[in-house]
Amino acid sequence: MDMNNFFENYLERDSLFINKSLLLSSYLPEEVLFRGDLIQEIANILAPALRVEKPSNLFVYGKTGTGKTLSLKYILKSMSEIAKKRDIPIKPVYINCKLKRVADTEYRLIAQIIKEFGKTDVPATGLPTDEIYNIFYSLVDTKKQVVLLVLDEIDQLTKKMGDGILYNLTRINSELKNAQIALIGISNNLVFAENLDPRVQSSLSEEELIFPPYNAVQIQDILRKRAQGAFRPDAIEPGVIEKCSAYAAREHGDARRAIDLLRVAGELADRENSSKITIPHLDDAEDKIESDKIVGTVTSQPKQHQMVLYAILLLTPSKRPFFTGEIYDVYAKVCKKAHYNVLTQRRISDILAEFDMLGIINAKIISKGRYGRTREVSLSLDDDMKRKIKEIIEKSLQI
DNA sequence: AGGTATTCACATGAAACTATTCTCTGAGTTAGG
DNA sequence: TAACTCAGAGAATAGTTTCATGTGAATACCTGT
Repeated sequence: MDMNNFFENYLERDSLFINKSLLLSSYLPEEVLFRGDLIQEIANILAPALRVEKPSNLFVYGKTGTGKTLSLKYILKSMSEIAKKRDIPIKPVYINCKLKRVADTEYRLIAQIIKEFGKTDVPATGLPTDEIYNIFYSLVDTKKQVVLLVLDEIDQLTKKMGDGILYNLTRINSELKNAQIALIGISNNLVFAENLDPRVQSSLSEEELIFPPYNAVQIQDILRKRAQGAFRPDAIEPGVIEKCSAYAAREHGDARRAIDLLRVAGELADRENSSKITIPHLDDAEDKIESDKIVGTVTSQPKQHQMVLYAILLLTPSKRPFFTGEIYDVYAKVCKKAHYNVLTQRRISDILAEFDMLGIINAKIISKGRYGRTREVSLSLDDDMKRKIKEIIEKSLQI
């Protein structure tokens, strides 16, 4: 009944935010701080495109949140503006290879590029792969032009399939008569190129750049600049920005995390009607981000994976670490009881490895000598979190 | 005692299988002329 | 006769199974002292 009041209040009280979009990861700033040199270098490498010559292929490394994507997008944007003004036939294409069910296979990657060229009716499946290549060729090769193909998170592409895709991509140019394609790969795995086919390696990374992490001071400046536009003046208590950037600098200078942290802290402060963002808000925000991340990954897991996790949760109060075999036994028992089909131990082994990758569990392979070799699994969550996850799984599997 | 050889309990890899989704094709069907 | 329907063939893809091979070190076994 005081719902109305609530909404009245909600509208009346002013938010700490003026423009939250500045703190979202989709935001592209006017100016990329501390990346001037690198941007200049990339610009040098890509500039020939403006004269409709094929630039060198480029490979960009750097950890998450070091501004790789941002810088590339920034450059592509200004290049396409100039190109539009002077009518230069350049086509920048940005594709994130990580996106599930969008561009994480060869077929879908090409299909996605074709979509970028404006042909939207590409079937999601059903065509042979070379057919889709043919569509692509006929679409691109209609006129003389330079395609700047940016492949973000390119390592995801090779992880699933081999490096054959990349080989095909580097080979495309020889199939084209008029158009030229420059490949720009972005990867946050610094050793990515090392286990690649040498032919691919040499042709893909004609040029290489490494994005170093930001240091704490730089992150502070970045935060301050974003915060300036995003929040009302004086919405942030002194020390908050400093602490926020210290958090991020501790984690290899991830600017994106710092910005997320600040935004969530702002949201929390807003929700409890506080007039300022304080350091406790920041701490809460860190917890919230962490817990949201875990809850998110757990809920998005397939049923069988959840079942395995459930088995681990059942085991966890008993003793410290447990082994694959024990987990499998419990898993099989629970599955049978809930009338799910029981997967092989081979599969469970892979699922456990996946969980390890996701950071949901800690697993390491140990040898118990005479008593075999196995994964030693432990769960690094506090009891609260465990309970929460257990409930989530029970609900989603209806156990 | 010191040195090998075994052995366990899985890990890891490769290939094949299953099920689902989607296109394309051509045969058969239908409705209108 | 043109338009429509529908089954079947072929692809891509995700998830899984089957089969095969690999593996680190605690034990068992041996050997010479």
